[in-house]
Amino acid sequence: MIRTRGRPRSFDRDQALRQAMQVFWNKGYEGTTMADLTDAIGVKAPSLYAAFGDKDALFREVVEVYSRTVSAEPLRLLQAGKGIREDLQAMLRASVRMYSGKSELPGLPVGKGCMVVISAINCAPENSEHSDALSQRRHKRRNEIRARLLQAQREGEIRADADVTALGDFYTSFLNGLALGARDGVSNARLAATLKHAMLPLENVLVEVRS
Amino acid sequence: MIRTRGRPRSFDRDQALRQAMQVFWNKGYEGTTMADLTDAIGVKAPSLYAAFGDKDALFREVVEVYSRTVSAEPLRLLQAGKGIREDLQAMLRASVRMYSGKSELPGLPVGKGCMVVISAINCAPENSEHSDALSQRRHKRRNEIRARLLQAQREGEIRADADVTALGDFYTSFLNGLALGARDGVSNARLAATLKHAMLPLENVLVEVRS
DNA sequence: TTATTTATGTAACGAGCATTAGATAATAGA
DNA sequence: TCTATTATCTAATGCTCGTTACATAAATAA
Repeated sequence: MIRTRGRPRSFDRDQALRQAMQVFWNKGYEGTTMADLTDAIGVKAPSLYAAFGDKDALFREVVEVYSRTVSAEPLRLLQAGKGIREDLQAMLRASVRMYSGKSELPGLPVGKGCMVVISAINCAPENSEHSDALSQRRHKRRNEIRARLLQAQREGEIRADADVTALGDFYTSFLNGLALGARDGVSNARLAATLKHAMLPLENVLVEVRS
Repeated sequence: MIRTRGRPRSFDRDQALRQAMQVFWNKGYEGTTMADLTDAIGVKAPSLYAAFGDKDALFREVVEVYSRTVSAEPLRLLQAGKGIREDLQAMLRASVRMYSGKSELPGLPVGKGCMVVISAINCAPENSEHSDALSQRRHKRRNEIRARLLQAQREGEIRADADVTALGDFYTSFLNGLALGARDGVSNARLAATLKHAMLPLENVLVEVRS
């Protein structure tokens, strides 16, 4: 590490990002005040402004970290290549655990539900940048799920006549609903119990299961 | 109508409620300003305060109207008594139409998604009253779905060994996810196409379908 | 008409918010 | 030590928002 000139920063920037993630995750973008952030991080506002820009830029950076860490794990499992049934089930299980606040990645903060789903659903017009950005991330995840199902269809795991777009939309909706349920306080056990039902639509279009 | 003393109100109170519903539905509780409401309704703030109390009381009343009208229609279909398969499918179809902004009830306002799902997910602490109230309404709907499935089980439509609580949680999650998808701009057609997959978990526990 | 009552609009108030001057402190280089 | 540079804190600034005093308008009752 090459030391830079001037007074050194009194806090760890990455840790501050994680603490900010914790706050945004629980209170949402507009529900979070700069005072909440300074309290959580332990420095005064000018230090945050010097390190991150403004509240908008900090949130953008937090969402980026969230996507690369917390949210990437379920996607990784979906694309593990153990077959569509195993992969999808693993992704769903990991999502439920994550939504219920059981951290998969030590050191990262934890919240109820999915930050992309709940932290900026409807914003005032001046903050629509963030609700739009999260909506786009949800679309991205929708497409990733669809792409994985299409791959399975190409590889012959899913019947050729199956409507995989609809199947992907089905799982996307279900997942987002799980995130909201976790936020509403439905227990990990109850959410996990839904998965045995949720797997049926996939199993119904698998080639070998066709009775 | 017995005319009351004093200057008569210059606007229709019920219509103002519906216009307020439109605004809250689209912008959320915190995203809506009193200026938004006065613009939409066409009267100045003091008139709204005289008629409804404050912003909190107006929102509470709007949510009450929403529940009794817009949100009651899918529930009515679920409890129509044409058999669990027909009833559930009708409820899901009506929900998709409603979430996509196709009004079932003429004269009522329309928004994307479900107002109970999206208008107050995460609020600042001083407004947690509303996010809590909507969370409770979601729990109520969760219980209504579960109760309908339990009834079908008692009546012999659903196998006795089926986990209807998990099945109810499954449909609740799926429905809430549909509402979010509609909010994200997924088309009515795409959302409707998911229903053929979503019906499978129920069909799997119906007594006569057991292969 | 006159008095009483209720509604309305203008214009302000006060609180909370994100943001930032300006002074001070802590480091590296000379 | 002295200078340049960067970080930090205090204290303010400007803005938006929900809410309300106050004067005025429009109705009924006498």
